[in-house]
Amino acid sequence: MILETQDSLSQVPIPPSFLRLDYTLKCGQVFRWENLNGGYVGFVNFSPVYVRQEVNGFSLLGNADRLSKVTSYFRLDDPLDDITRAWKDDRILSEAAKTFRGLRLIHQEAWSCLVGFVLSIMSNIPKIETGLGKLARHCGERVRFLGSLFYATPSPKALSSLREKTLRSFGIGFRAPYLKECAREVTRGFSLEELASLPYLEAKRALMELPGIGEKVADCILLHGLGHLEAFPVDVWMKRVLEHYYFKGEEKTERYLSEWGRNKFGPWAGYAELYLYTFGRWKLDPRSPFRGKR
DNA sequence: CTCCAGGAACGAC
DNA sequence: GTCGTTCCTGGA
Repeated sequence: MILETQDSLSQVPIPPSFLRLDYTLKCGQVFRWENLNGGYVGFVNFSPVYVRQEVNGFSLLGNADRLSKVTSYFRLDDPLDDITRAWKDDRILSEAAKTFRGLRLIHQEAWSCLVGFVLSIMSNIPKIETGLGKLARHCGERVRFLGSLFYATPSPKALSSLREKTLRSFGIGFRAPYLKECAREVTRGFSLEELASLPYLEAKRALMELPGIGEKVADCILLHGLGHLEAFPVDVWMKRVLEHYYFKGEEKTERYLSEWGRNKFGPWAGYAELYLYTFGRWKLDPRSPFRGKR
């Protein structure tokens, strides 16, 4: 295995609790990292990268300029300690921060993020991963890395030129026309990247013009793909978690809870959402990705 | 076999 | 604005 030739395997010395790859890559914010040789292979800004947790940090293998891009991808410059320390008076968030120490928000590239979350509509992580994998193998850019072939997320142009019938053959069902139309809009000049510099609400309104993108999916793209860290996505599980821990089981609408989260947790609300979602599901949902793994 | 999931769109009120 | 329905598919 190429990994045994350690010559290009960078060691990134960071505190053990600074970044936990398993929590970060498997909690449902990204869907395309594959397990390999004790680590994970995925794409960071269109380049294949291998990362592996080590006792003191993580090791890294990939193209030139990889460290700065990986640092940005895992948001290692965000003051996670300060962010979690601000939750000290919140019993639930304090426990969440302690339980999942090292969990971080990821800053994906916007288009891949959109594709993933459009496919997430009324779906689940394994199914999203399967659909994305089939899609990528069919029309994503093929890259040889570590002696194997890997496929990037298909470009907007590649997706927009597929027939709906072909798209549906990847098992994505009613999401196929959504994806195709989003791809077409982007190839026609709809700029996702420009939304990063707009105010949160304006960027959200613009995203929701696209077919298949409602409030929840928009918030996910804003948070995970466009750097709007005040976004507070509320899906069915987040709704259950918040109602259970903060509202004595009383029913609230998704819109109410999303705004409640933004107001309560401020500019870093997205981190609060990430921790509450991951921790709350681990507590309440038998199908949490981390059931039995802690 | 039946049932239901990590939503959005659309029409009816 | 809010409610009820429908939408593919895979796994329980």
